[in-house]
Amino acid sequence: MDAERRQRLEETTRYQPSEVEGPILERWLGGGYFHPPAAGSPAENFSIAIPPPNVTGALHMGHALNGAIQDALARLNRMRGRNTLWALGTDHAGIATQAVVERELLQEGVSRHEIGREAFIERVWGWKEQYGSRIVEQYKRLGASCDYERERFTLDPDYVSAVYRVFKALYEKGLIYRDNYLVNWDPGSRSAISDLEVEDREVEDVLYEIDYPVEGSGRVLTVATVRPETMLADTAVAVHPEDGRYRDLVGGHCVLPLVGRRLEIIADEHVDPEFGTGALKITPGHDPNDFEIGRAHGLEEIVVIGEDGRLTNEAGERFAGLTAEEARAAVVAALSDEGLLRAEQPYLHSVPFSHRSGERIEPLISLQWFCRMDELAAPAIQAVEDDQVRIVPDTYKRVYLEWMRNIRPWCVSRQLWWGHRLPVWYCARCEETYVAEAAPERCGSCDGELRQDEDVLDTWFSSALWPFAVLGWPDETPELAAFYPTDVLVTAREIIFLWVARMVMMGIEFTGKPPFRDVCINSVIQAPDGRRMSKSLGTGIDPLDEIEHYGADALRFGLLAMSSTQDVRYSAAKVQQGLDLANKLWNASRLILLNAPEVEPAPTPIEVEDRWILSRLQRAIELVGAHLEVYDFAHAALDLYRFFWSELCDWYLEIVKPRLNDGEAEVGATLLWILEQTLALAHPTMPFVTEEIYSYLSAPGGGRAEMMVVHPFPEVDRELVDRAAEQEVEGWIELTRSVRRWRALVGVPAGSLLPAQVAGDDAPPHELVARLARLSFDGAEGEALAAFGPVEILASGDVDATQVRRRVTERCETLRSEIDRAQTKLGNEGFVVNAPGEVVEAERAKLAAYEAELGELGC
RNA sequence: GGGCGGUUAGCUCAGUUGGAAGAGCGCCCGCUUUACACGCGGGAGGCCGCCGGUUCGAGUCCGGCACCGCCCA
Repeated sequence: MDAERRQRLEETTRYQPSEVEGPILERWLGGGYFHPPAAGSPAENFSIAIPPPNVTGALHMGHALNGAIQDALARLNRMRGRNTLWALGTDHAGIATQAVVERELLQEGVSRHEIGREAFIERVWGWKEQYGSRIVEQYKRLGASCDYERERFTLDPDYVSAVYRVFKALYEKGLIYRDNYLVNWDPGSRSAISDLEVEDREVEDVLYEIDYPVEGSGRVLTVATVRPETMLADTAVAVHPEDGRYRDLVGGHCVLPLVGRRLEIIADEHVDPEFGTGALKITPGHDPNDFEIGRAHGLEEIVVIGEDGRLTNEAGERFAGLTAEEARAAVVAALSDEGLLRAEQPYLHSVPFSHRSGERIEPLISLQWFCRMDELAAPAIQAVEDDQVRIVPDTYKRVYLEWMRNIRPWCVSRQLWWGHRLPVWYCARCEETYVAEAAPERCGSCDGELRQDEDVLDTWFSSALWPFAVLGWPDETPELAAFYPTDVLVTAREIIFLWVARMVMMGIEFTGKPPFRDVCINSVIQAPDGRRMSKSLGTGIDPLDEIEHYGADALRFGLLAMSSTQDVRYSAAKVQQGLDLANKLWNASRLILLNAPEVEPAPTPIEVEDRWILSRLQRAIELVGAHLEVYDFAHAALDLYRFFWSELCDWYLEIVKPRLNDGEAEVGATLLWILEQTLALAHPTMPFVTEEIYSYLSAPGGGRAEMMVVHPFPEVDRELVDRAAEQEVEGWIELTRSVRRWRALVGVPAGSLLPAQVAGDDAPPHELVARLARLSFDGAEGEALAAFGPVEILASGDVDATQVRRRVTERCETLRSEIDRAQTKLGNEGFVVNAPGEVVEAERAKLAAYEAELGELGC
């Protein structure tokens, strides 16, 4: 270490993350450590494909935890010598990105339709070039060791060809088809959306009862509905087949009020006789359940609400052009005039809303492209059932399987401009449809002009290809050969269906292999008060603010420490704990680096305390490694914290300070080695501070890793495990703590040196105990005030005899109650007979110890 | 309506196969003990949601109930 750096180390008594993190990041990036060669096999390499963040997005706490986890895994495996790729990229996020740019245009007073598709797309690309790298830069701030040189975007030309290849293949297999179908129409984004993008909300509506006159009789059928305006598209009335009230009417007809259409009265088991009047108006064109019933009975599908949310000409002159809401009022008024409105009452029910635009979904029939999923799902179900793909925690395995077994066709077309435009061309002259990876010139049948479908694919369609398309598929790239399938996918549970399931299906379909071995579902981080963290609620906490405040390591440590198999509330205290830990690492390192002689780090035990700490380190290495391997990050973080803070700092460093100050070479070598091992152990969770400290660990000999990022991760050395040393030193610690506790209880100043003696012929305690417990064995003799094993404390000016007596009395009471408890337990024949021998033995040992102590105290 | 998860110290959470209740923060007492006050030493604080069952023994297993949250329909 040169003089300048030594001085910096001496002067910096507080670790300053903000000064350290930037330069270290530069060194990592400059060294190319995150950019592995595309060599080796997937079995020996390690790879993760990042859940691609939305290109319009900004880093939020979910990303931060998700990133901290993936980075811990990537760094762990990189340090274990595996060729490691953490593949990075962003998602074009159709609706979100288009919305951002449309908002910009709106401020300029133009609409996308005014500037046209081509100009609009150009505009979005311009936006992407300018702002699209924001979130990637934010991942860097977190210390994420992604391969930034292989960054991908889901609209890169290569990626687009992968998407087209898949679309065409599925089309040719008959899995992708075009159909008129009832879809979730989102009036906000003016597009169909998939079932998964819909959320149900409770809404207070009005339930209307309407009389439908039955043809050829004086009777009426009263139906109940919350959407009277859709009656204009009714094509039947349904009752339950078992419903005695209506059995005679089934097969007959009623007359649709206001319209005059004849409606067949049908019987269907889906009708709930308990609901309303037991008669249900059937509107296949505008209700999902009615649509199903309509298809089952071959009913006509009439559409009266258009894509603009207004009533169409089909609704009749009176209503055409009205919004659905206006039409409702008009229909209700008209029915009322005709005396057909039987009743209206408030009604609370759940209604679908668009997850994207927040607007109420308008179910309507339209011509869309669909992907049939059942065939693709079968092997994906198998893969998870057989644990070829393991989902952690495994409670989500059932969730995945349940959904997959009931999978429905997926509406993949979206009425947007930004995205993968469907590789579908229609002939303007004949009926021919072409699906191709590249635009065909003219119609092959009639030589007519071709026109490409206007729609784009659901963003999740391209995301489903991510783990292999990110590596260059369908080309047989070296990356694909080296890193596919990936090892683990880390993500949030909310996209198990939207994304994970579809990746498994597509991965198996197109590469023959599931795209990852493990799926690790990470916690959802909630606001501290338990609400959802969201910008609109004002409950969001910006991870970048936290990084400014506490440092990236602290945030990472805190997030990992709070993570769990369930949702957790964000705890700034845990992040502070991370900063405290970073600072403690820094200061312990200062102690060691500034005081140890310049020696080669190596475990060089000469005293029992050396063997103790080396043994404890092995235990920590074992625990941290094992917990990381099973994705238990909270315990891995705590294992490290405990070893470093509660054992290394609290005891070992205090114990060896005199030896360190004496310049002992052996303890210096041991300390330097333990420091290096500890830094390596902490590196996957706290990369910056460990890298910074490592830069001060200058080596006289060569052969050391140039940076911590590629330092070997510690492995357990069985030779260094020493149970006997552990027991001995833990005995000292126990004794020391007893004396300290006693001092505090009887009011003896912590710093005062107390005269003590050893009882009878017992061996004196280790000299270290005297120092740690501040006892003086200088030969004085006298009456013992208290005894801890063989150590007796003598009366002195510092000790208040009354306090001691009080303390002794209290202790005796505790002991008697414990003895009582133990005796009762041992007196229970059931316990002695049934409990394992070692448990009974332990109980007897406790009893004996209590009795002995009570005897010594003599009360 | 169906399913899943939760209920443990003031707060946020751990508690492995059933064998004397844990951590961090907060709180209280005492410390400039020259690595660190982002620190050191000590301490208080828990009918482990409620009821019942199995067991020699239940925070842990089984049944029921209450409340909270999430997913699916």
